[in-house]
Amino acid sequence: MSVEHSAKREIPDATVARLPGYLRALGQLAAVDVLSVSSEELAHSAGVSSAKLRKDLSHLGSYGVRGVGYDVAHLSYQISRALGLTHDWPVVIVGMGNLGRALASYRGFATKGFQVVALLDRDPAVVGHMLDDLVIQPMGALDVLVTPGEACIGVIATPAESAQQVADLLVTAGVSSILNFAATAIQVPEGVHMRKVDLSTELQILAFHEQQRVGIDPDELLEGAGR
Amino acid sequence: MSVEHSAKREIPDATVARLPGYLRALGQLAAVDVLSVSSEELAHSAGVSSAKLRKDLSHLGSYGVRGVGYDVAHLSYQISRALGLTHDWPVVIVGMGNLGRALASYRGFATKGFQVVALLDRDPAVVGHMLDDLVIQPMGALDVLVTPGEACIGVIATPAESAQQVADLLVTAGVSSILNFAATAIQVPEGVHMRKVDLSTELQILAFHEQQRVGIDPDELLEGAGR
DNA sequence: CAGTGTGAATGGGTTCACAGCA
DNA sequence: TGCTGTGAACCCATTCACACTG
Repeated sequence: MSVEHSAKREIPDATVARLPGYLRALGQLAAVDVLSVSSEELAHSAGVSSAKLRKDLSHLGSYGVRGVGYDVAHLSYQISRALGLTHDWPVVIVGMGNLGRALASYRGFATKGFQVVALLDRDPAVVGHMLDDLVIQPMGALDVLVTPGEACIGVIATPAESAQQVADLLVTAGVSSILNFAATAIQVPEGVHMRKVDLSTELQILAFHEQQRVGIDPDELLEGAGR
Repeated sequence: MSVEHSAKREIPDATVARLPGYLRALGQLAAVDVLSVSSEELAHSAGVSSAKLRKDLSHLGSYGVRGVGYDVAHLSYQISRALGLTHDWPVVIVGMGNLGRALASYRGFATKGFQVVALLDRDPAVVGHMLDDLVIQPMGALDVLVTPGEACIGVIATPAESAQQVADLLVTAGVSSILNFAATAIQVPEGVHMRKVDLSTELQILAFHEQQRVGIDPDELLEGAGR
């Protein structure tokens, strides 16, 4: 078998995290009928340096042409394949509050390799309602929806208080990848992959840099003296 | 002035990105009346290793007590101060689609050092409507809302197509920190701080790891042979 | 003596600069 | 000639292990 010589294994995490950005930039180029692109141009569209882009792509294989650049369609395909987007992934969203409903109606799931297969909520008052041609189901439906062997991505969009409990339910049902939008850290067992997206965290990081910008702000001097 | 001996300057980016998580964990401890906490316990709550936590905190100063741990209230305050959360930051949200409305109604802004001061949309059909006791304003209102000297955080929740244009308007008005929820990379001038949050990207990263888990999936063998 | 704070060691990621190829 | 692919150098972050201290 000649599979092992492929550069497919061992793609660094930092590279994986940037591949979606490259894929999107390529899609935008394809939409305006660009057929070929240089590392310089693509890097600019994706907001990274060209050296970084080339190093990243080198982890997937040699898909460029020296002196020319990359074929947009071919590179798109290779990145999709590396990310595992050649087939769709089922997604279940838990928590039908403001955020959960916004995520459920989000266009761009289907186009990008994901399909929302179920919406769940523990509140009996919203269970049974329709949202974008899906019926909101009770938490108990999880065991029917998820088959332990098959891959499935769970999205947590509940308040912080119930996030851990929901995560436990997802894991028990057999979900092995979780995207957590709740404003709290959750613990998952070894082997379950978890990522976190949080508005407050992002704002706080921006606040830090904004504060650095101003140099020393007024109320800091008081504290400095008190120490 | 005795300010310069403080370890306040030069906090590594990776540390800054974790401070909000520590702050939140401390808040949860305080809520159940815990007064003191060890690095081991706090690290567990925040989902990191204790060595990492201690190293991170050491960049802020020496706020622990050897043989005991950290005072929950005091450490919370010190982290808040390091992040610049001792006063509120104004936030303007642009784009009142599903996501924009969800963000606007998000509880937890005020509690965390941020206050939504304006909601904007370019669609005349929604301008003038109320959302959570704020009137949706047209894009032109930006210049009145933002004062170039004063710090302000802009949140972009528009479709990808208008994201760059909105970013340009924000920058022109004087916003120097931007949080981009739109599904595209945007270019901002040197000196403007930009962060990006994207659902598709996160799902694609999860898909990659999910795919790795399965070992070799069926349709990959076809490609492997063709190469 | 329990648990913090930190030098030292290790590992990953980024940048540089250029060899190699269409 | 122009641009990719990549070794080498550099830089930042994490981990380790223990000196230090309340």
